[in-house]
Amino acid sequence: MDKIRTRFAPSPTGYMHIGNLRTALYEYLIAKSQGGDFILRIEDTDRSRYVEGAEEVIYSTLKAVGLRHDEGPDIGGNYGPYIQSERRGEYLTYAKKLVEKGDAYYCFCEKSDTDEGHLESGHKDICRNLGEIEIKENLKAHKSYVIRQKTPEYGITKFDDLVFGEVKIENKEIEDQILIKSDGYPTYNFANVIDDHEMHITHVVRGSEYLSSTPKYNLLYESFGWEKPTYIHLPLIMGKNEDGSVSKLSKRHGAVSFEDLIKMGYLPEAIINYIAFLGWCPESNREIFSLRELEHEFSAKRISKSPAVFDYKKLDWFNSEYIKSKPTKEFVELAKPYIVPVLGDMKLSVEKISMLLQNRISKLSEIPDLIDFFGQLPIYGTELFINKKSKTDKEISENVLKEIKEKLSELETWNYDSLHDLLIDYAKKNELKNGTVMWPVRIAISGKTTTPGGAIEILEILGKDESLSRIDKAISLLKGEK
RNA sequence: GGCCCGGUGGUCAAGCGGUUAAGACACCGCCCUUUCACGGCGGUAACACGAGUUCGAUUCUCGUCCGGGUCACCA
Repeated sequence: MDKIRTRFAPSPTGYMHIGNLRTALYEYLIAKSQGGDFILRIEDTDRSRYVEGAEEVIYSTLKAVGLRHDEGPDIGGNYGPYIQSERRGEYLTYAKKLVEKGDAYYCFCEKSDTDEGHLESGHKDICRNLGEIEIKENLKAHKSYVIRQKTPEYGITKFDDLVFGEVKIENKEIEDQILIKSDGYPTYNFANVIDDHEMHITHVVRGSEYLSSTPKYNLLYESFGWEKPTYIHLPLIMGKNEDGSVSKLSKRHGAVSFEDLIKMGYLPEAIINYIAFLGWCPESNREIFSLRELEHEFSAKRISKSPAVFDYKKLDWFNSEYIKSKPTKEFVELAKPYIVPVLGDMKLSVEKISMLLQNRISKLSEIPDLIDFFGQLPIYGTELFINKKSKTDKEISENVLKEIKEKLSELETWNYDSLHDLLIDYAKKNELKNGTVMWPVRIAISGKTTTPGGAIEILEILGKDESLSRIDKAISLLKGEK
C-alpha cells in the first residue's frame, strides 16, 4: 500500500481557530500513526480576504504545538508550489479540460443574479444550456464569466466516509457550483480537488460541514478519471450558547483561537491533549498523552460521529495536570512573567512564590490575583481575624500577634524550619490550636483569608523586615478599634 | 424550508445482542490540613420516544421527536 499523505489546508485568516487546529492535529496523527506524510498547503484564493502576515500565524502555531509538516511553502517538497495563488494557471487549464469534456460550462450571468434565483429549482444553472455560438460571441466580447461544474440531473452520487460510512445524495440536489471565479481564481471547492490530486493526497480529512458537498468533489474526480481519496470527516466542535443551545464553535462563544487560549494561560501541550479528545478516545481510560504518544495511540477508527461541546472546565483540568507535571525550573520560567509585575519594588523570591503556585492553579493567568498581596498589603478589615474553625477572634489575634512579633524579632535564622519551629512551639506551650496562631499571622501578613501557602511560607518569602512591619500594622489596626 | 448527519449522566465519552451501563471533567460530602489548593475516599446523575426483529435490545431495522450542518464568484 502507498504511503499515507494527509494535508492541512488553512486559509491565511490571521488566527488559528481551535477547530482548524484540531483538524490539523488529526490530519497529522492519521499520517504519523501510519508512518505517512503530513503536508501544509496555504489556501489563499480569496484575494479580498488577504491578511498581512497571516501565514506567519500558521507556521508559528504549528511549531508551538509540535505539528511538523513534511512538505509546505516554507520547506518545499516534490509537489509545490504549496500556495494556491501561485498555482493559479493550472486551475484554469483543468477547468477548460472539463468544459471540453462537457462536465463544465461558461456562465455569463451577473454576480447579483445568484441572489435572485439565478439557479433553477434543481440547483442547476440557466447558462448550462447556452448555445455554442452564443458562448463564442460572449467570449469574444470579453464578457465576464465564471466556469461552473455541470452536475448530473438524475441519479445518485454516493461515497464512503471512514467515520460516517456510506453517504448518498441525489444528483438533482447537487448544484452547479462555480469552479473558476470571474477574477480567474478557482473556488476552494475546485482548487482543493486539483491540489489534492496533484499532491497525491491519499486521505482527505476535514470537518463534517463538508459532508454534504463531498459528492460534488467526487463528481469532479470522476470527470477527470482520477482515483478518489479516502474521506475522513470529523465531528464538529460546538460551543455552548447563552440560552443553553449549541452551535459550531465561534467567536461568540469566547476564546476560540489558539492565540486566545495561550493568552489566557493555557499550555500548548494541554490544548493539544484536550482537543485530541474532542471526537476521539483511545482504547484505554488514560487521558494524558503527549503528542508523540498520540502518534502511536491514534486510530482513525475510533473517531466519533457526534459533535462535541468545547468545555473550558475540562481544558482547565488538562492544563493543571500539565502545570503540575512540569519540572520546577520550567514552571518558574512560565510563571515569572505573571509574578514579576505584581511584585513591584519588592525583591522577593520568584522561585519560592512559583513553588507555592504550581499545584494550585489551572492556568497561568490566575497568578496575579493570587499573589498580589506579596507586592502590596491590601487594605483589609479586622473582621478577617475572626475564624471559628481556628478559634480566633480579634482579641485573641491581637494577643497572639503581639507575642509572636516579639519572638520573630528575636529570630536570627529566618527560614522555613526556624519559622515553623517557632510558631508550632509557641502554640504548643500556650496550649493553642496551630490554627489559632497561624490564622492571625497569615491574615496580618497577607490581608487575605485565602492565600497560596500558609503563614510559614509567606513569612519566609516576605522576609523579616516586611513581615514584622505588616504584623505591626495589624496590631495597631486591632488596637485602634478599642 | 430542501438535503445531509447525529442523539448514552450537565460536559467529554466506553460499550459494539445477555454488563450491577465503565472512566474523566464538573458538582456534593468526608478525610488530610495552618487558609486555599494538592492528595485520598465516597456520592448524586444517562441509554430521547414508539414500533418491529429476537428467547433477549443501549446495541439491529423503521418511524417520530429533538439537535446540528449545509444550501456564496468564503474557505
